[in-house]
Parts: sequence; C-alpha cells; structure tokens
Amino acid sequence: MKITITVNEMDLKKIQESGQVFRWRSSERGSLIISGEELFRIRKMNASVFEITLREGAFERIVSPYLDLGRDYACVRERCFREAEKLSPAGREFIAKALRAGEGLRILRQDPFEMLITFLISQRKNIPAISRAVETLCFSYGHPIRDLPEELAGEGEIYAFPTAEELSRASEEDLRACALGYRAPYVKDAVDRVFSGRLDLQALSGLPDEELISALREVLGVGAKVADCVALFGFGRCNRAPVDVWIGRAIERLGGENPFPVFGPDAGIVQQYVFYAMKHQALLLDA
DNA sequence: TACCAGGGGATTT
DNA sequence: AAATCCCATGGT
Repeated sequence: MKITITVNEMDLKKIQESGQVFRWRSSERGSLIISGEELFRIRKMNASVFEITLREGAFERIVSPYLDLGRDYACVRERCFREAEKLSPAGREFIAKALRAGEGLRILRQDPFEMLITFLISQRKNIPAISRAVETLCFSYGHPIRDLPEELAGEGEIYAFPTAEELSRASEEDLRACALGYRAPYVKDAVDRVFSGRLDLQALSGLPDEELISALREVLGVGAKVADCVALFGFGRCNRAPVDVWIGRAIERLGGENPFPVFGPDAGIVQQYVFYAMKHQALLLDA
C-alpha cells in the first residue's frame, strides 16, 4: 500500500550521507529502507510531503519510530541555537553554522543488534568501506526478505541484516573474509554474547544510560565511541554524543572546547549536525 | 600514561 | 605508485 505523509525537516539525501545508516539504496523510485524484516520505500513529493510504500500496518510499528516522526526537529534546532549561546563566541558560531548546514537531518531509530555489529565494523573504516562490509555480511549470512508485495519487490533480492543465530554460523575466519579484518573477533564476541543470551539487547532498553553503556562495553571491541553510537542510533539515547575522528577535529577547532554537554538531551542530535557539516565542509573551515 | 598493531578500501599526494 | 586516512580499541 501507499500512504502520503507530511514531515518537516527530513532530507533523505542528507540522512543517507550522515554516517548513521549504511544500507539505504536510492533510485528514482525513492529511498529503499530495510529495517529488520521490514522493507519500505520513501519518496519526496514536494518540500514536506512524502509518499511511503509499505506493508499493511507497518507505519505505526516500523516507519514512524524508524524515521523519528514524533520529534519536531525545527523545534530541536531552535532550542539548540539558544543553548549554543552558553558557549564561547567561536563555539556558538560554529554550532549555528552546523545546525543550518544540516537542516533536514534526523536520528533514525534502528535495530540495536544491527547497530552493535555495524559500529563494531565501522571503527577505522570510511563510510563506503563500512557499507561494503555490512552488505557482504548481509548477503553471506542474512536471508532474503520474503513475501514482499508486488510494489516493493522487483529490486532484486533484498537481504535482511543477519540475526545473531545466523551470524553464529560464521567462524572468525569467515568473518575476516567479509573484509572485517581485526574486527572479526569483536563481531564474534558480540554474536556469541547475544546468541547465548548473556547479552539481552531487548532488556537493555529499560536501563539508565550509564548502565546501558557499561553493559554494551562488556563486548570486546566496544569502547566509548561505539557504545555511544549504539546507544544513540539503536536505543534512541539522544543525549549521547559519540566522538569520532571528525567530531574530534571539530573540538580541536574550538580550542579543545567540547560543545556537546551544553545541549543535554539533544547532544547526540547536535553531534549529528556537526558530523555532517564537518564531512561536507559546509562553511565551517573558515570558522 | 603513551604508544602501537591491526584490514583494507577510499582518498590524497 | 605511494602515502595517508577512515564514525577506535585492546594490549603492552
């Protein structure tokens, strides 16, 4: 079925390039989005109107939370412009530019297991390399999504992200063959923990931030940055602001001032704008 | 605390 | 062609 929705501040291209999602495919038919066993397509009709092709009943259960439709990003950005006044003049200027450059970004609510594995793989890789490795994993160990309605089929076989059970069939060597390199034992450890039940991701969703982070960090290869990414993108903890190479540079540019704590519950969202702006140079280089 | 190894594809020189 | 870089981390 197809539905039409109105959403402010949703730039599909920016989101696709924002480094939080690695499996979107865009074509003239729109962006094809895979979330667990579900698949939907979204296409921009005009400024704030989008057509979504989806399975019956998938909107409330899948699409709306995935696209974070309950959040008013214009309102969030407005609030962050104000909060940025607490920073140094350079910091305020910098954040204001990032908030403008990244208009249309959203924080997607993705599957926690997929986020854990994906961000373990992401370390020390660039975004195209992450996409390739993740896609290889899906093709090698995932399964084709079945029973697609006609209107969502016809894009070739679409593989779901592999479950912990499916990935448990891969040896460390098998994982290395998917271009995971030294991250293979990390992924193996994560899969072992989840498949055996020693790590229950579902159960973590109710924990306070610090407990969630420390539970994630028990996994080999999960440090502060990966844990923050999983918390932000997999558990919707928008107060977590992962610090990677690009964010590190942004902080360096501000003379070591870390601007994110100022934004409290929105810190992770601001981080996403800054990440995008840094990657797309976007007026920040002369700041 | 301060290095440093450890994939490999993408990007820069 | 070669060097450097990339949404980091664990081990020493």
